[in-house]
Amino acid sequence: MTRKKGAPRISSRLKSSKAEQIFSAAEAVFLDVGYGAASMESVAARANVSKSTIYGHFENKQMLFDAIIRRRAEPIFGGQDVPLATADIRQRLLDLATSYVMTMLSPGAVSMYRAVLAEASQQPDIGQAFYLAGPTRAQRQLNDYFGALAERGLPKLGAADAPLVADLFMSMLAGDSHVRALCNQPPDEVLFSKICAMAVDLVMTRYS
Amino acid sequence: MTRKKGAPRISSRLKSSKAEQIFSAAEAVFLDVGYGAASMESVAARANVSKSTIYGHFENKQMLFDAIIRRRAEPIFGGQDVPLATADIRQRLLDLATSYVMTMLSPGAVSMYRAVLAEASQQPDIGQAFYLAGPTRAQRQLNDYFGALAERGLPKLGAADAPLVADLFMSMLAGDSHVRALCNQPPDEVLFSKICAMAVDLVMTRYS
DNA sequence: GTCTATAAGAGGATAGAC
DNA sequence: GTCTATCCTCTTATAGAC
Repeated sequence: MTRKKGAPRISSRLKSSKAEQIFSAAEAVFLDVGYGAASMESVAARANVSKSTIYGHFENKQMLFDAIIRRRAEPIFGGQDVPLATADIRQRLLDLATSYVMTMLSPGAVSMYRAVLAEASQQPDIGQAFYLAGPTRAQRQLNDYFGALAERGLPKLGAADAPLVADLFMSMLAGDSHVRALCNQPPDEVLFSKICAMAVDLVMTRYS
Repeated sequence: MTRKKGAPRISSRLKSSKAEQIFSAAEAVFLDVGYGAASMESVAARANVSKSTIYGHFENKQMLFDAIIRRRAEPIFGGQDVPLATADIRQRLLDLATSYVMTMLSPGAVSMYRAVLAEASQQPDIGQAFYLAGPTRAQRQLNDYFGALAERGLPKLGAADAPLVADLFMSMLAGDSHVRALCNQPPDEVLFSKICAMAVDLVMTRYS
């Protein structure tokens, strides 16, 4: 990918310190108050930098937001380090489920959802970039696993149905809890484990 | 509830025509571009009214947004007129599922989700008001039905589990399709019916 | 109640010195 | 590359006439 005019000008040897300051400051501000309410002034203040320094690194406000989303979506949604040790399908699914729920309800993920969805109708690209870098990342992981289970592990699960089952499984986990979090409603920690257990139970009962 | 200063001054006999114009204009603007990008100027222009007229009816921009969300959430999410004729549980669940999916993915619902979630961290009240008037409305309906099924219809479904199953059932239906819609990704109409069918199948297999 | 006109200020973006 | 100072537009909100 060639470097476009206005893209971050980062030294090839070491990321500029200022650029790093701007990145993390903008990240905090945008994810905290959202794109609209965030001002370049407040980003500059938080980064201990002048506004024109920001414009030296990023073409404009939209490009800055875009860069932040693309940079942060992957680490937030890709950090699913689930122990693969166990061969017990039920336990494995439960581990995956718990990890996924924790990821989706983490403050960082919730803030990013809010910020991106708000801008999705104005900047169509940002919606797609986020969806591909974020939610689909976890989906692919689970798709692969259910695909494997279709061949060996869950006898009643046809290979053709595997992706759909993976989709429904994940949807059960986030679902209402996710909407509640996005709406700023208090979480119900006890409920999470019940949901995970029941989602696993539904799938296991149907396909094993 | 007593009328607070700045609240809409609506004649007790008939809603003022101007107030109605402002309401529907603001609704269109806010849901189209979101709270931040919407200006009182554009609302006034769309309503064929001056800005000061708006401020005569609503205290400020936030209160106007608040009034619109509360007024619109109910009709958008409460319009679940599902035919109750059939006694066939499977068919009944499929009808409920289809109706729910169509509601959640309708342009009005998607726009409202976007607008509200964007403001949820700034105006905590709006998140709660929306959640109670919108999503929970459909939930209660389904909760009641699953409660009834627990007593008669689905022998393996305990009354204590009914609300949780209702929750998971709905989560499966909206789930990823909803997130995709919010991210402005194109919908997959064929997928919807598959999802509904499989969600019903999962529940029926486990509890009947 | 409604309008025109305007105050008051914030925000994005840039010019020019260093 | 970075800063200070500034431009200009847009926005919320109000004052005062009718």
